[in-house]
Amino acid sequence: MTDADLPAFRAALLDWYAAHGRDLPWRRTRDPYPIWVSEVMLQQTTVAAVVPYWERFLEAFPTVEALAAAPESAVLRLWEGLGYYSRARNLHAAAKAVVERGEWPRSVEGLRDLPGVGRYTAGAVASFAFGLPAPIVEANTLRLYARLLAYRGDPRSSAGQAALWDFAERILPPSPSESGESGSGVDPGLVNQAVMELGGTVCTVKEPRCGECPVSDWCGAFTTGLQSEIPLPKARPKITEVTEATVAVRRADGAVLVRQRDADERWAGLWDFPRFEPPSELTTNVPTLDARQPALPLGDGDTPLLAWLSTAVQEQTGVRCEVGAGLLEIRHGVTRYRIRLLCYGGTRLGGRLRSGATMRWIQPAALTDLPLSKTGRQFATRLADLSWEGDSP
DNA sequence: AAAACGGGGTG
DNA sequence: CACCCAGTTTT
Repeated sequence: MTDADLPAFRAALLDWYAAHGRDLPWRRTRDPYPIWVSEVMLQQTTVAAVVPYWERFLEAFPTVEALAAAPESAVLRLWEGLGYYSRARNLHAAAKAVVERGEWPRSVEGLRDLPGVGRYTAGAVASFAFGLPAPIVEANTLRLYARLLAYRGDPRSSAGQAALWDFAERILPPSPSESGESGSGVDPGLVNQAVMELGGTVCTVKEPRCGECPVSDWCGAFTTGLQSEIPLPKARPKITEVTEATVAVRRADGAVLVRQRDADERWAGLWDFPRFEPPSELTTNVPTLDARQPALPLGDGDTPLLAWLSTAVQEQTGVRCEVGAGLLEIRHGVTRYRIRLLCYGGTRLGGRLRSGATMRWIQPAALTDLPLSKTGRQFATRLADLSWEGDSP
């Protein structure tokens, strides 16, 4: 596509978008705050998954000031289930930075200085909220641009990224300041929304609907019949299998022991039951723990693991306990992991909570208010229905 | 350049 | 189950 083609290309794109663009909630505003929240939530996350989270989040934190003033734990609780939790921590930190600063950065460079805002998100907020001619490349546009350019190399490589970002910049309408005159009158944010929408709904990964594409005339892949060869697929990571064990240690009053994950751990800031990855020789012979009531009577397969867990709980928390009931087994596939999580019940024997770590005894019903991981939430939810040896009446 | 990120939707 | 998702940060 030559520069001479660009006005017609943009016109066809925008006509199509006006007729076929989805009415997504964050497209109804030019306020940087809700737009920024949506962009961070949408990082590596589908639109369908984000919509309900975005609605709840904006209701709880209607302004950047409200978000900045919130406890991190409340932010994480609203993020629970969305994954990639560093996004929530960065969002919270960035909100504080914006409030401290007194105003939003109004440039790509300024936006990129915010934690969790990279090249794409900065361009998105700059163009959608501020109407700046900032290019964007993300999953949808990577695919669209690679096909338009008939880019045969790896679009995720340095060279590929350079080519795509260059193209992303080239298709934007000239701004008034750049052209020195009145400008094109076309909103760069609208062009960016349109290319993403086209990539997301027409220029799809499998079986792109080129017959419905408003810009197929300018598409190198379509012209040469290479739609299914371009772009090259992303390398698939190898799946890692892991078996872990977690313990709900219960006190006489029914409260269970939880700890907040440290800043340098996975799930930083989230809460969790004491959780471990025991040596594999201790878990390979553990029979399946279906959720059952009463708790599974434990056999030879579990015994060495139970002793190990008892020691591990004491080392991690300071609490002495007897681990004595197989309660539940959770199988969970996430990103590149396939996890078998063995859930046990334990009874407190004595000991004090170690100082220096954030830990609490909490009634199972109150776990609703704490941010937990997916599997932590599953265990917590089932806990109300489970009872085991050592129960107080 | 590669790995981590521990979640969900879709066919 | 395989593959992908409006990426960013750390190693």
